[in-house]
Amino acid sequence: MRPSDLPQVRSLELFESMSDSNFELLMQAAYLQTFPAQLELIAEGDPADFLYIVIEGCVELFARSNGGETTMGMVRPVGTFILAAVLKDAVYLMSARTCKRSRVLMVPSEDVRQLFQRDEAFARAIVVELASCYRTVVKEHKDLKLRTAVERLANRLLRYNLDQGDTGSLELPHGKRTLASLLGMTPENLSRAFNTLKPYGVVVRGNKISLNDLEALANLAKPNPLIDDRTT
Amino acid sequence: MRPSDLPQVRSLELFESMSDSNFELLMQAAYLQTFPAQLELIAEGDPADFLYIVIEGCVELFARSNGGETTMGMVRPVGTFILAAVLKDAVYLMSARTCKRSRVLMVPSEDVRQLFQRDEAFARAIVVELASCYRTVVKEHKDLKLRTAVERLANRLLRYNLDQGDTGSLELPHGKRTLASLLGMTPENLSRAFNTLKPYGVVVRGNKISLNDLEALANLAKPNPLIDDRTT
DNA sequence: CGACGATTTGAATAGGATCAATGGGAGTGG
DNA sequence: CCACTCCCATTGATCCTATTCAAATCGTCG
Repeated sequence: MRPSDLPQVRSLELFESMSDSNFELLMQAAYLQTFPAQLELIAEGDPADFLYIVIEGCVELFARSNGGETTMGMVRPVGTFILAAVLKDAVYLMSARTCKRSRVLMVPSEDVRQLFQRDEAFARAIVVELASCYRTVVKEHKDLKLRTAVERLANRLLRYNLDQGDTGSLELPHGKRTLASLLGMTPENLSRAFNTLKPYGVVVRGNKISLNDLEALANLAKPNPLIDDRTT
Repeated sequence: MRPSDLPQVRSLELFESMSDSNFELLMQAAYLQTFPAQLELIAEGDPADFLYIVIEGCVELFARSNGGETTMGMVRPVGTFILAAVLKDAVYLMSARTCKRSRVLMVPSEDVRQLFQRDEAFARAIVVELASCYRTVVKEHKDLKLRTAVERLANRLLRYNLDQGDTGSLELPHGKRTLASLLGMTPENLSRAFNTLKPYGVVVRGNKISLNDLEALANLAKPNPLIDDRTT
């Protein structure tokens, strides 16, 4: 465990209010590992042995059923995943793989649960974190059920644009293949959706996107804070 | 607040481990009301003023965007809804309406949050409840992204069958209109999906369904515990 | 330069949605 | 008790969206 990573982890809302001694206890039990790209860290159905924290790189959460596979979310530094499974001492509902070479902190779930029992502040922080996770999935579910593929893409572009400083030009944070799966469509359909958005000022060059008519795009997308806001 | 309802509420996992005095405090601040059918209790976007607990009847959670509307879930006695919004002191992400005449307990969210700060056992119970809610939505999201409409219906029927004693005959717990919306399809499409399932032994008479070839149906549905199980 | 993977494009198909019309109870009022 | 009405569900026809399969193109990396 490299000491220089601790402040980052410590500053996570999840660990912020925890006592120093308890935090150190947790970190001493944890493993920091570096994984190559495209390595499957966990598979859905496995018992939740660890809580994962992405320190560096990027991790894709995905799910399989029958032949299919779909991306459920992306975790970037510094973020945790599969907290709920750890707390319930249940099996993972999602699989996870690295998108690129990544450093990941693995905290044995037994330790997380013990500390959850002993550290009141930690328990409360977990509530806040879980509530946020829950609301995020609800928003994604609404997005999928209430919008067409083109609308989902348009809103996603608007969101990336805001995340990246509202300059009207943005960079896709993941490959188009992944983006398509995240938005619940095929890569071919994503490509066509981009074409559909061309009249609305959306220009694509690789993973760089220019939004040249934000008004028109927003008019089509009809962004809804109760779906698109990641803050509330 | 009718005293005869208290044991039910008390026995909710959420309140079970709470001290008697704190539970009474919470209940004294609460309102028990009876609402007629089809009454909108809350609208998404409203500040979360109350935590709701369904004592009797049935409540539909739904969401709107643009012209559309979709059912997000059904809450039956005794169950709570919109806990996450209350804890985060945020706006509701979902609207709620009664399906039929219902008795609903409304706990001021300020009281819930205060008790959450003061009562450690309550805070822990909330974690478990939230983790369950989270996993439920994740499963629904997987269901929607990884399965066709017919598969979703088939699996839903198998689930209802198990819920109702695995007798091979079941009753739809909600109207077909609602079921369709819950499954993410139109009523017309649901009707056609039932027809598609006829060769698999699915016989529909009103809201009574017979599953006469469970093996064939399961073979088509390919149920997956990581999607369909409500217990884990 | 060549090879590979990712993206795009095209054509055909399938899955769902929409619109319109019909059928079928449940409840109401005569 | 029956006729009427209304709402829900079903059916049919059509349209639109999205998937699939196939092929071409682009870009990157060795």
